[in-house]
Amino acid sequence: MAEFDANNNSALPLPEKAQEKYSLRPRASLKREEPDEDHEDSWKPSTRGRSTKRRQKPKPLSRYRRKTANARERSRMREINEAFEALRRAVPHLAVDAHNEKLTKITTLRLAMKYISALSGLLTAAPSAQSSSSPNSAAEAAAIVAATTTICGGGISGSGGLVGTAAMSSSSAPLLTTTDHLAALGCCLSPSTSDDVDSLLSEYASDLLCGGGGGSECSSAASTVGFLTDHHHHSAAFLRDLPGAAATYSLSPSSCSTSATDVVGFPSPLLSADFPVDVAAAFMPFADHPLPPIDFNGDPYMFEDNFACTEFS
DNA sequence: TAGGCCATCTGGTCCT
DNA sequence: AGGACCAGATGGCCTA
Repeated sequence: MAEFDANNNSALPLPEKAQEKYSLRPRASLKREEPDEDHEDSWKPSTRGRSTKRRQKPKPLSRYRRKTANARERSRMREINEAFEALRRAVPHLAVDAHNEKLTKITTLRLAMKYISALSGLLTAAPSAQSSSSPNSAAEAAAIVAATTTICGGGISGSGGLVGTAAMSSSSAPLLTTTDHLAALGCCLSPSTSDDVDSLLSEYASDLLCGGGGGSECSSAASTVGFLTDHHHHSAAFLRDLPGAAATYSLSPSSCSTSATDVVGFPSPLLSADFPVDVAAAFMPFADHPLPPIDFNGDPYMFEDNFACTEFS
């Protein structure tokens, strides 16, 4: 079994020829050199592909064709990167975290997988619950996407960021449980929670939403709570007041407006403070499962409540 | 300084 | 023949 280093390259000592071939060299020398005898000898058919029999060595590309091939490759990679950029925007996430980093490609792909998985899970779990209240799966999925997008900041750009809130405030908006909401939201978060408050909130969410059980939805909810706590101490207030209050006080869609930053506590510029969100409308679909009040025995995080919408209290 | 991430160059293979 | 796709190699940049 061959050994590989961190870059997935063979860690075994290279034969003399290979060392010559793979030795470090300045980028400038990467330009095509005239074929020589060594190159001729070292050429072997690739193991990739179907044919294993020896083929004739392909003729090296001319300088012109090499240049055009490189240009095409750059263009191809640019398209791929644009697609990644689109995917970053499509997948709800904290676009700007504490370190001002953007999602890496691999992180983007993983988040997309989680997000799709969470939404698929909701769609497969939802039919029985929604059969009486009529909304279809697509509407529900759209509402989840919209809510998550709104909350997480995806799709917000300048003046046109109110993705989905209009749909959710309509009378036909599907009802989603708080668990649904948190599960969908949690899929876009990547918590690195380790402190006591995070653990506490995660456990709380797990117990509260899932009765202490396991499951991906449960962990997503716990992740959400943990992440929110990790990044903003208003999260406890958010958890306590928003979904619960929406149910308890039967808010009308137009009863409260504030900035998303005030509500969820996500740091600017993730959600612009100038970006208006109809809070009640956004959370009306999640109002059917009220959360009980949270008691953290005086935990200071719990009561740092700058929640701006007084109609809730 | 090591390791992660990325862009770019390059050659091999497949397809039209 | 030429383009698309792919993977290996390499070096630059950045962060822990």
